[in-house]
Amino acid sequence: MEAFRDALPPGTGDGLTADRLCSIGFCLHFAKGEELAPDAREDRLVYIAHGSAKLAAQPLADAPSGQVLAFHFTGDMISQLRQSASDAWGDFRLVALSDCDLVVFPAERFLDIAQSDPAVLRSVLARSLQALHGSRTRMMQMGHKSAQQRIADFLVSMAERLANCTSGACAFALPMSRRDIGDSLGLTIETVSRQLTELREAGLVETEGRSKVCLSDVDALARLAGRQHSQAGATSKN
Amino acid sequence: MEAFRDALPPGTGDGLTADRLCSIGFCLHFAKGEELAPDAREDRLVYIAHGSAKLAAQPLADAPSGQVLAFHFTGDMISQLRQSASDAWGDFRLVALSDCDLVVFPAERFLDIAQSDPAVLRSVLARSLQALHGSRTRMMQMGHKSAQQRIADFLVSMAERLANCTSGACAFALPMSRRDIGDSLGLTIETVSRQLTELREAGLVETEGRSKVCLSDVDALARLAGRQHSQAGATSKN
DNA sequence: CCTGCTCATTGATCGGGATCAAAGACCTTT
DNA sequence: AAAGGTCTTTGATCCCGATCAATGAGCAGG
Repeated sequence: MEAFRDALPPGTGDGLTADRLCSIGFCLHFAKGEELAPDAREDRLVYIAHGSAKLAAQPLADAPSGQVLAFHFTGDMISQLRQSASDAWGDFRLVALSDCDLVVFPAERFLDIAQSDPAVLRSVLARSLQALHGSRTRMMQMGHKSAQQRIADFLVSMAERLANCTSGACAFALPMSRRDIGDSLGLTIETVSRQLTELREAGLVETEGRSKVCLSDVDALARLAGRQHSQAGATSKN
Repeated sequence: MEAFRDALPPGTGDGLTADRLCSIGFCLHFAKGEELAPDAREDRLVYIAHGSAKLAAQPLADAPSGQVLAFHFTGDMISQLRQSASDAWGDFRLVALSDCDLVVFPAERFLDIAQSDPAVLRSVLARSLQALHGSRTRMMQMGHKSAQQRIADFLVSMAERLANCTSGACAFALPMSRRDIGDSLGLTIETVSRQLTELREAGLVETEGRSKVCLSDVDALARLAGRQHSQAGATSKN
């Protein structure tokens, strides 16, 4: 909960708004594998205080595995819309990939309170616009990228989010299974495995055990992924 | 501009907020093919008062055609983020598919004003969350759907947006080219054409000229697309 | 430590969609 | 109305990734 407080935009009132928001959020601990199904009646906002989770569609009868929409990590704020009867795809569950500490807010009440503090509301809006932009970007990429490009992109993205690394070399552990990776990229586990092998043979990736990976050259992977690096060192701003 | 006013949530203040918003928006008319590039410094909100447009990525040197992220029609509100130097994919241009009347707002000032009227801000937020949800849903579908399923889904979606038709039969004109359709679905124009031919042979689609289509059974197409219709007539609510 | 199980890797084959190539349909210009 | 060009359709072939099948590696419990 304290972690959530810290995530709010600096200078949020005198902390009063933060207090009120905290009062309607409830903390939950999820063990690996446990999941948070959407509420039937109300949208939710979920803050990940600690841990990693996947946002996945309900595995359906005809689908061998539930599609994974996105991975989320410590510090992320996720909006989970209530399930709509008219939209069978709407049942997006949040599944813990590792032990998780979550703060769950009813969206309506959260926004009611946030309205009194425009900075918070704008912050939420900015996050969602950013998420939309990111989602569209990913969609576009998914549209016409090869399996290898997708895997490379995935690794670069994970390096950035899990190891805060956007260049050079880095090592980290992937909290998700090969199946999850495949489901998020529209690939089979066999293809994921094969592409990782190819990248290993190309000297770009080392693997150890099931989850640990070591990227020797993030920039090369980014190039491979088709992320055209117009300029390095463009952490400039925003 | 009047059209934009009507799109605001009912009971927006006494119209004062609407007046202020209108005062910072400027109306533009775009002829077919003309495009609105993102501003370098500021995010924009664009309202389509009339016409149809595509949101597309800048065609790059190595890409034969610019990927299409989404189509937008009369009444849609689009957020166009400023181009970020660190994100080469950020250059999303809004291209008119037919003659368009647009209302363009600088996002910052729009939100400054909207802050004074929480209902407007929440309306914008709700729109963007909905768009995010939709984008994610589409991404998931793109992940593992066949060419035929994508085309069927596209047609159903267009029937809903262009002809306001979610069931039964309907006819309308597609404002975009085969190339645009392919680019938005991650398919080539040849595949788009072939799948349309197959649907025609299956008796689900009639075509006339380059743009007119006639869907004889939207429900059948929706089923084909893999949109599992748990129940018909679920326009229920929300 | 060994057993049992799940998850990951590797191999062989098949098929859907991309690509290359050409002909035909539609709209614009003269 | 004819000409020209673009957009679309159709055809033939190839290749990437899915699928089917089996082996091998990591982790929990005895």
